[in-house]
Amino acid sequence: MRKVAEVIVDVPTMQTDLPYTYLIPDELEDKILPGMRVIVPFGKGNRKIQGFVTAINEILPTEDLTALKQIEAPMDLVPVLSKELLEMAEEMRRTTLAFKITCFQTMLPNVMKASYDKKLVVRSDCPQEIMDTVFDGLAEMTWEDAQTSGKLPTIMKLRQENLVDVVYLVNKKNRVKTIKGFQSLLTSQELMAVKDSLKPNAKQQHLLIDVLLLLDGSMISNKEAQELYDISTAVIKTGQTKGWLNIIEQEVKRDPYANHTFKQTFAATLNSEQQLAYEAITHAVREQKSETFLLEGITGSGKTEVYLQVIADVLKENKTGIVLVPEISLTPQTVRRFKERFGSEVAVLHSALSVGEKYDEWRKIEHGDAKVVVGARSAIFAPLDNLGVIIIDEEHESTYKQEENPRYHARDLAIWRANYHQCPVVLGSATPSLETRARAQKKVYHMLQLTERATQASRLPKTEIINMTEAETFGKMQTFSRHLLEKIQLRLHKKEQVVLMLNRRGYSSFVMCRDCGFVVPCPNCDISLTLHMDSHSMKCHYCGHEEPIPNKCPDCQSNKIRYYGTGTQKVEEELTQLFPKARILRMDVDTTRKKGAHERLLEQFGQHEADILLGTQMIAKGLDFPNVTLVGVLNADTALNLPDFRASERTFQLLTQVSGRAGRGDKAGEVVIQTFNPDHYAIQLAKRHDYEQFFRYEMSVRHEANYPPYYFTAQIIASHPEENVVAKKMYDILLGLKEQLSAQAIILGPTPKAVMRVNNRYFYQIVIKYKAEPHLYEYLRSILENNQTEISKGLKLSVDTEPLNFV
DNA sequence: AGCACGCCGACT
DNA sequence: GTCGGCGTGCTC
Repeated sequence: MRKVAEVIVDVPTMQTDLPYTYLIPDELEDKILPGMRVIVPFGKGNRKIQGFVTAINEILPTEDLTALKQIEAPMDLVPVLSKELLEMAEEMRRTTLAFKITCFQTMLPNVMKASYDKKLVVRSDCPQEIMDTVFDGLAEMTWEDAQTSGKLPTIMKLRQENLVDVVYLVNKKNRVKTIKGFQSLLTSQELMAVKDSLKPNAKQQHLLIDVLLLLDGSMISNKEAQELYDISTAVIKTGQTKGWLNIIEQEVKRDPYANHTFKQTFAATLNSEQQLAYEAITHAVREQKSETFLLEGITGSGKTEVYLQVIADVLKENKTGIVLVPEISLTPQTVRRFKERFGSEVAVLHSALSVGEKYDEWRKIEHGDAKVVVGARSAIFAPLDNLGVIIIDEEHESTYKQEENPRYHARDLAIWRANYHQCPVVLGSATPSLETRARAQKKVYHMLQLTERATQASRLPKTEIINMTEAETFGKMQTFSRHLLEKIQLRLHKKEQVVLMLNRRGYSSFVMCRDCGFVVPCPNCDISLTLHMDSHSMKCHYCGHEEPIPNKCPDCQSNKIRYYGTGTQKVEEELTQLFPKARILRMDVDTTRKKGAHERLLEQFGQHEADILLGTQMIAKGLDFPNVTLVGVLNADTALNLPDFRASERTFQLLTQVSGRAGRGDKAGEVVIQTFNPDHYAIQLAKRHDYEQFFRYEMSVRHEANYPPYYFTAQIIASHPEENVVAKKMYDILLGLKEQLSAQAIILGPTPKAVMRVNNRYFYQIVIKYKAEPHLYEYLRSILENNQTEISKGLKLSVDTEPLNFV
């Protein structure tokens, strides 16, 4: 009875997206387990690649084993994927149509992804002269060196004569960080004796003995010995060979919060609504019910305190918990709230961590050293056992859906995991997504509401809408209404702070000729180039193309070429002119690109080192500054006009969120919204902070137009360098879909994407709206499978089930 | 992905 | 006549 392993190999293609069977060598028989990574030979050249073991089977002696290859070696001592995560990967593959290997890699820290190398090794029967001329007398050469030196063709010929071997290497990147240190092996008396026997000129050795005596048997790191006593590694080695000391290597875990101290906080008293929510959730924890809760609570209603107390309960039950937070609000303030309550039991998974730090946090969780995981989207894969609760804060945020393969939604996987562990999920938001809220309405989810502001600042800010079609404006592009300017002036005078938001989505500054109307286009994409003042260039936001700013119109040679539109840099300039004395902080993708820059800017603003914080959407999230008494939205409606049925929902959520930034302290807050659509319901209802009414109205709009949550959606996107090729392919796909889907399904398209040409490729899309199509996912998979030949010839085809972006 | 096999153009 | 171009097909 021999054992075989089912292995998913690291070859991300449709054709290889299936388990391959490998023989387990006798000596590894009980060492290979499901969930481990292994090195396997693959393909005709038997190149070595990484694979994941998904199952172990026994095989009858009568079965033919000759067709099977053997596992080369394990890459892990213990499985890196639990049975649960192996099953979850299958769910991900089914629902996102991604390759299984891509799902596995997404679930693990990046360092677990193998990198590959090749080298050329001289065989023993290779004549010496060849070794000398080609290999410079050495036994081997890296593939890279062979390529750069131009010797590769010669060597490949030698390979055909069987004089040289190609050896494939799989590199493990997940190295554990260690520190080297040493410890005395001798007693004090023995050390003294050694010291006496040393020659007086062996100064370093005398020093070493002195240090060993000083340490009195305890360990010191090499680094410390070097810094404190000036002891070199050379003399430590001497000490080792002479048998005085023992060199030890100790594993260290990188702790990204090592420099922070957290003082413990304790549970605050809950108000009656919070108490109700807390009891409902903890009841589900104790009863092991996999219920989904919607915790709907306005800004400042104390959702986080409910989370904290639920987690405290979960820990008391000896269970674990996951808290998902949007990447952008995973700030030190957020982390602190959890660390202060639960100390070292909290692990943080954050994209700003280095790959090594992420790996260490992962191991800490995997070893059971952390019981609570706070993190962004991918923290849903945290290797926790015995889950007691999963919390998703700001549930409506679109960052919970990954925009590349596998296009998973963390909310869906949270519900899947909760079902596996029989524990509750808590979805928290002030402005829940329509999907979630509708499910709560239908009692699929359990609704919990927090309507009171828990903190003393109880008033909602006063909100005004400025109709920009009539308002008296300032700035070249009518950026500021007189009304808003006066209010800013007042705050500056009172030494209070202002937050200004520029809604950049679907909008940016471009260069246009005043004489002929020429706009500088991207040579690769159907879009105009965006002006970047910092680099003094024009850039394409789709393909990255960059060129200098023209000083003459390239079309009519006129020098009346000016910029239009409102970028943050542009507004900043205008602000400096209007308020020369004000200190302005700009926060956008350009100023926050560097690691930690985001936090630094917020820190500065919090210390009142600036009067005005000017930024894009990113300033709307979670920042909490008591001295901010005015929030201005410069252009509320740019996202409103996008051809996306979620445009109103996003605008409402954004305005509600940014309004919540005003008046967090004891001073009253005010919000000014500038818009060209003052009567739009999303803007009017955001002004009144009326989520209820917005929900009802928007539901009727969605019902009318057959959109989610009344329908499910799927999107097929295809692209090709030649427009007629994509268009024809998409019409083929359309025909197949029509045949396959029920009469209830609605198919939109194929239509060219809003920006049809990107990077010299033409993009088309089909959107399917449906109520119940039990075989849709299988059919979509078959579309991908049946177009393999075209895909290898330059067609790109992708499917997004339940897409969030339609533009 | 990456390697081998296989069928057509410009060279010793 | 061959060397090598990269199209096509397969990988336990």
